[in-house]
Amino acid sequence: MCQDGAVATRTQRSPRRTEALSRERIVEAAVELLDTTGESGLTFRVLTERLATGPGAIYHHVANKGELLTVATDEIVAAALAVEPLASSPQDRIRAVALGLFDAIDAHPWVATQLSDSGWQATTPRILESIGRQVGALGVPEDDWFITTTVLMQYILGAAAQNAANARHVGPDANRAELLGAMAAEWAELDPGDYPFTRAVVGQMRDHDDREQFLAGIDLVLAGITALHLTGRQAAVHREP
Amino acid sequence: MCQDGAVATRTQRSPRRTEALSRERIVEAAVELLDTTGESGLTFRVLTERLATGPGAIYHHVANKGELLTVATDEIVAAALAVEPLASSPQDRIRAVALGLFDAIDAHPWVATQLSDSGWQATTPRILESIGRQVGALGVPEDDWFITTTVLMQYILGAAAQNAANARHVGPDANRAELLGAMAAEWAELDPGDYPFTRAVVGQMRDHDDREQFLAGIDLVLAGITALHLTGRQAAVHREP
DNA sequence: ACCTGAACACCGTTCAAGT
DNA sequence: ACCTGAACACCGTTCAAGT
Repeated sequence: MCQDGAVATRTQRSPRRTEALSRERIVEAAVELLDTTGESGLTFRVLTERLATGPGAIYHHVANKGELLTVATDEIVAAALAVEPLASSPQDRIRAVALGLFDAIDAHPWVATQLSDSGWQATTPRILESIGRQVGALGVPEDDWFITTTVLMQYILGAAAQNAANARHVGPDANRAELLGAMAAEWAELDPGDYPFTRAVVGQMRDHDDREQFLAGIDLVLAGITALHLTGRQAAVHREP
Repeated sequence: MCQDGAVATRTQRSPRRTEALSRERIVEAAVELLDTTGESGLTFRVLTERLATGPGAIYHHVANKGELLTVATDEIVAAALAVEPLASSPQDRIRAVALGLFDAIDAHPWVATQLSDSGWQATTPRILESIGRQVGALGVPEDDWFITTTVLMQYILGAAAQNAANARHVGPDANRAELLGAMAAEWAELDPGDYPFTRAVVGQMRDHDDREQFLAGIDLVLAGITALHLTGRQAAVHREP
């Protein structure tokens, strides 16, 4: 979908050897299956065959399919966040962390569904921590840490999920331009009376670049943080009484 | 739902029998099932029983389970967006639309998963259109319409999805304070060396109000829009070279 | 302790047959 | 055209039995 998803892949693949079954090997096989065949491709039957065992053996190391998915997701996210951003400004470090997550989810679209379904559980603290530190470094007052970081995280996951869904709908092989073209064609056929705005932005949607768009969104949120939490007063946006 | 209106014309012993099977009745039953028993509760077996037919009859009106979910989701979203916001400022109308979606997704948590998985397809244009009109009214230049509206939509769906996931994890009956308390307790047990930020915001997370938090996020994005797209210059946020 | 593999309950979907 | 319901292929999970 996006560019080269150069996310650290495991190199060593042990051939036929009857390496002892372990939690790690199971999760590794699950991730590989998810990446290559999608969410519906992860099956205890296939997993069993891949690992040359029976289902009972897998259940001896993992509680159930849900835990397997949770652990697999956590592993991907942890790897994506493990890269310490070197940029000098907190803003740029936030951009780096955000992009790292975006690319990881783009490379492993099934992670998006899993993260969306987990709420505040599981891997959420990892993400919160990584972004939150930069929010602190930004100079946001401590009382605003939680809202600020949460908004960033929710935008990142929302945008990444949407992007991943697009990628999932066409499969890893398909052409990006074709996909956008097909969608643009659909939008162009919407009733002009009901969808004037959508039709007006068809061109922008057809031509947009996912990563660029995502970064523009991050910049927008950062600008909002600056306006609302880094100046002395509650500027810019005001509500009706 | 309950057809209590027509009485004397026909003596019906069996509860709801008779009424002709239709796409509408099927979708209606599916929504009810999803709302009361969750995503895993929607089954062709149960649906079949509820509607007093065989599976074949349902497949005569609906292509498959996926279509059923898509249509059900579209119905909920359409209903949520049907309420025309009366607020006088575009900002307040955006808040109204956003809150309408948030509440709808909160009431029907399964909608979140469905929307996250749909990408730019299906009901996306509805949401884009509704928010986009207000973005236009805001005075955002046409070239920025797509990014601006997209960011708003992605934040809304991301936040609503996270909220829905939390709700889903405890069930409709459970106590909200208990849930947050339990999560706060979990966070408080994280390694202080690895999670200093997360531990620092435990209190804020325990005490936060979901809707208030969501609206604060909308305000933050609106402030970003104001800063980046409603002033003459590219202010506030600047990148490193 | 770790693994095997048949078996169980359940799922979405199909289809020949009825009206 | 619309519906019936048995049947099919497949799923996650269990468990008595083996080593």
